[in-house]
Amino acid sequence: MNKKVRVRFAPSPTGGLHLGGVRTVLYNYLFAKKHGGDFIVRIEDTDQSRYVPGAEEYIFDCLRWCGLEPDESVQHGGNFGPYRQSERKESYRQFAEQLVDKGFAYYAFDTPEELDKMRQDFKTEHNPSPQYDHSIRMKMRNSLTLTNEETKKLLENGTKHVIRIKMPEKETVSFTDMIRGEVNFDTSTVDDKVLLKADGMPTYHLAVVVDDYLMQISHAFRGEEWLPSAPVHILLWKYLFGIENMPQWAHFPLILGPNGKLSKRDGAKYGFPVFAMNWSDPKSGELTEGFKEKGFLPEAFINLLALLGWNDGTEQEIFSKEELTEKFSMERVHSAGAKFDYEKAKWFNHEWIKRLKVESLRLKVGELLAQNGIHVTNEGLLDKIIFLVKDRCTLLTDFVQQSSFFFKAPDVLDVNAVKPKWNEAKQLFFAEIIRNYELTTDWDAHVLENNFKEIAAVNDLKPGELMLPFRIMLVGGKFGPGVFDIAAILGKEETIRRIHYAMGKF
RNA sequence: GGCCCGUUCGUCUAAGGGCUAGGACACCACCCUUUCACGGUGGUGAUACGGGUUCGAAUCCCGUACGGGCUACCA
Repeated sequence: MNKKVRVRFAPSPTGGLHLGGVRTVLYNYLFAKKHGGDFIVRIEDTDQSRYVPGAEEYIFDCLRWCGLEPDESVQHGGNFGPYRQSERKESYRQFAEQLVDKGFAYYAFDTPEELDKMRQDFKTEHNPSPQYDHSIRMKMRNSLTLTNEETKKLLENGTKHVIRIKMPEKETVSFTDMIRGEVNFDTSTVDDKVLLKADGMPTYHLAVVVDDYLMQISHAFRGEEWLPSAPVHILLWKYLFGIENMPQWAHFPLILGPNGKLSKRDGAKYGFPVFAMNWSDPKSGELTEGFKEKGFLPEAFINLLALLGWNDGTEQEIFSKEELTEKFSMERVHSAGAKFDYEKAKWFNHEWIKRLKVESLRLKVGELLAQNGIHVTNEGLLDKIIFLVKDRCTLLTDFVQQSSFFFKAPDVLDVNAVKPKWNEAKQLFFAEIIRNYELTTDWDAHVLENNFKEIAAVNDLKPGELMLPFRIMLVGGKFGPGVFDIAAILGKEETIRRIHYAMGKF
């Protein structure tokens, strides 16, 4: 009988949610949903010094925006709580002590200064960063080197101490990664990781294993940066809960920036966002722009992240969340890291804007215009405009430039585009256009275009030379949909008013 | 330094021993378009290197190089 699929995403509330983080959530979510399982979000907040207020709420905001809502979490409830590790503090100590009793771990009383000294003393050219491992541990102050009485006394006196795992000296541990296949480690090269810190909090190593067990996690997926600590976790499973109960693992490749590692910091440096949504650091007050605010659709954001390290083997590139859920498979996730390409990311967004129906864009475009001081009350009009301009919008924010002029006469006209070729004949032509349009009763794009061209022909002028000035008059610059479509939407009065105003400027 | 992971056009990738290594982004050219786009057609461009195994290797094996990650009482 198969265990129910239960996967978890375990962010630490220390800052914004970056690309790699969102992709990890996504793959976890897709895997869970594909197999009819649960998607759990657990907060890894055991390092209180790095806890950033607001980060937790921010993470859930991002998940909500992406449409990746958990089945269980701090915010969503569930039967395996608490979902915040700091609130589970008490349960970890007993497991750590259980390990000490069985001889798989030990108490260590070394002070930070002593650890520093050890790292200095044992540092050599061939070993620049000595580890607290089998070759060193017998030279340190811990329950392996002290007598039982000494240890007992120190503990009774409340001496600051940690619990470290005692890595076997010569053992090969291996597991089968769902993406990479069999991976082997030699325990002699792994150090005696701290499991329980001096403040009583567990480290990630202990917490992840205990919580995955208690929360009945069936599959555990995380970034490749965790691969080196896998042997510690494997041993903990073996010692504590039985290796046969260990979840199936997969380690995702890293998402790289233009120059290697994609760092959370200085997102502005790359010229593109690295966070899902705007993140303002409460300590520094620094604001880092997010994909949402940059003008990305969640549909596109998810789509582009999914394809960064996975594909279904066909040439399809545009997938809805439903399609991804149906087609996703861990076996088709790559093992190599992927460099993030912002140009391609924008292409995904453009494709989604083109594909999405006007109704799906209406709300977002309306909000965006409102933020720019344009409050649209006529929904039918907004729909018409969105339909007309959406093909030329790569980011949602492009809608502002592409549609503002429908509601507000341009503040500045690109007169330089017109002035050099402006002359008396053109002046007279537009004067006649005004008279003609004033008498037009059927205010329709085709009618306006026909009249425009007829008058041009009568005056022996090329329509092409007149359409650019006309565009500048209505729009202000060299952009936007067809001029006559614009005039049709603007209406008679406004169109004539803008021609009139602009003629005085050329 | 040690350990682990990786390596196909500039970028994301397809091809799991067998046709001229396919697609997408970007770039270039042309068509469409009297703006900018959309769209259409075509083009430039890759199996890191060296050895094996094989009739045959991008694909399997070994080595080298290069890249990345880890090497905290951070996750």
